[in-house]
Amino acid sequence: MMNILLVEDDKELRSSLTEFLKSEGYSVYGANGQREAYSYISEMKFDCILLDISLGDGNGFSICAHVRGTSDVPIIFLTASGDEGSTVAGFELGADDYVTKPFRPRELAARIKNAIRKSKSERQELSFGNVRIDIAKGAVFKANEEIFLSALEYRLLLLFASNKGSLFTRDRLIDELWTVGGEFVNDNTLTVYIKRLRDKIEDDPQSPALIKTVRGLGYKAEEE
Amino acid sequence: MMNILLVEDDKELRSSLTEFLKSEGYSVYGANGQREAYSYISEMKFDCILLDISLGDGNGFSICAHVRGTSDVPIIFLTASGDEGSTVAGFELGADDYVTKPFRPRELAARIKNAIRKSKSERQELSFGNVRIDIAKGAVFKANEEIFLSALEYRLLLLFASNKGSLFTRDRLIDELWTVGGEFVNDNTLTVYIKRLRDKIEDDPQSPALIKTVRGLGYKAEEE
DNA sequence: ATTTTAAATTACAATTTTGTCACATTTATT
DNA sequence: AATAAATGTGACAAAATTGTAATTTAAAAT
Repeated sequence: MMNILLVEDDKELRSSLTEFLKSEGYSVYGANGQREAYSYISEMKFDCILLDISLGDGNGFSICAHVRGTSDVPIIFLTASGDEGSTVAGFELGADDYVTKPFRPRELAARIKNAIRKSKSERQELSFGNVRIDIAKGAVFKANEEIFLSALEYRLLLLFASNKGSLFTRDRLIDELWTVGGEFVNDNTLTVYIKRLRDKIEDDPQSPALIKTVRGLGYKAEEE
Repeated sequence: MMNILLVEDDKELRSSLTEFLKSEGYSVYGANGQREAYSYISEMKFDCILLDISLGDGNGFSICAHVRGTSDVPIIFLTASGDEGSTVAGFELGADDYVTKPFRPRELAARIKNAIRKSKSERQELSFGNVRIDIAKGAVFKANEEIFLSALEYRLLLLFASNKGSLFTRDRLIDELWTVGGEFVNDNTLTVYIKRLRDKIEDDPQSPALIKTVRGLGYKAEEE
């Protein structure tokens, strides 16, 4: 059950929106201003916050800034029609989206759904063939079995997996992985690490499908 | 210089939007339909793509799905006013945002700016005191000097740094780091790893400021 | 076909990581 | 103050990582 905080001082709008969002399956908590909003925020966690910009006490911007100090919860501004400048300002403060009054409830619902989906999906994962990298945990899985990479193998893999399709020269790779204070490693070291990584992630390390050799130039992460 | 691809079959709207976006400082490439869009997409990289949903040939959805196969470039849909259902469908396909015609150019500009900002800022970094974690590279810096953590130390650090303020029980931590197939490690192993991590990341490991002990319960990552 | 060059492979020593133990220190309780 | 419980520390062996060298294989150029 998703919790939504609706901060809106127009009582009429607040109750009609609450009704509508409840019918969409959300738990909706209505606050008529900054004071009430803060007391809700300190009490519980929300999955999305809807902020009217102009409120009786305080304003949406300061609430937004306050919330952003401690949380990444999606924030959607409800702006009055004429108020174009504030949209930019809202984004600067870390808002995720905004809708302009008067808006169609269905549109608001779509934006809420999208904002929540995005915030939840920020569970950082990269995929690379049948290899999956959970970068938020630093763990790597091949065909859903965890495989254990050394620190350098992991960094090499991240480099390829987050730049699928690009060619990396050997120099570039050595730079990224080894060059710390202008010290150099044996040129073959990279070759050996490529092999070690291939042995762990490729289905058939003899004929690599993920990390391709581009003779004379370097290596390339294959696009799926 | 940011490149924007505008896919819109209404010639009038296409050219006026192009003018406006150029005045906002973007390089704008106009495509009148799917065919032209694909030829642009195969040729160059864009920072943002604006898609009209209904086109002469093909439609915005299929372009969106096609692009999402290979890229995370922000996509904004331009939808006709009556067409509410498609907004939800668009988000499902991985769109980042949409605007409803007729829209104000300033609003579109704000949304473009926001979408690009977000996509660029997905340069994953976490900070934790004066420790900075570049999770896209798997590298850790303390006071801007790179420090080298072992695989387990890195995972332990990620766990704390991405859950600042939460308390982790010892059991929970052991679960997250060691439990693979129901095998257990010595209870003290965690304690030792906490020490090893503290030795590397804390300014004064004897009185830790980042990873606090909560006696009897576990450990807690301090909020800044 | 031969030569040259780039890359892959194997093997090895030095170093680091890893898990555990024994013991020390700190904190809470009696 | 004495005791018990929880956490911290230093040291150790086994295992893994790391960088290099020597050798083999594969691709390109002559």
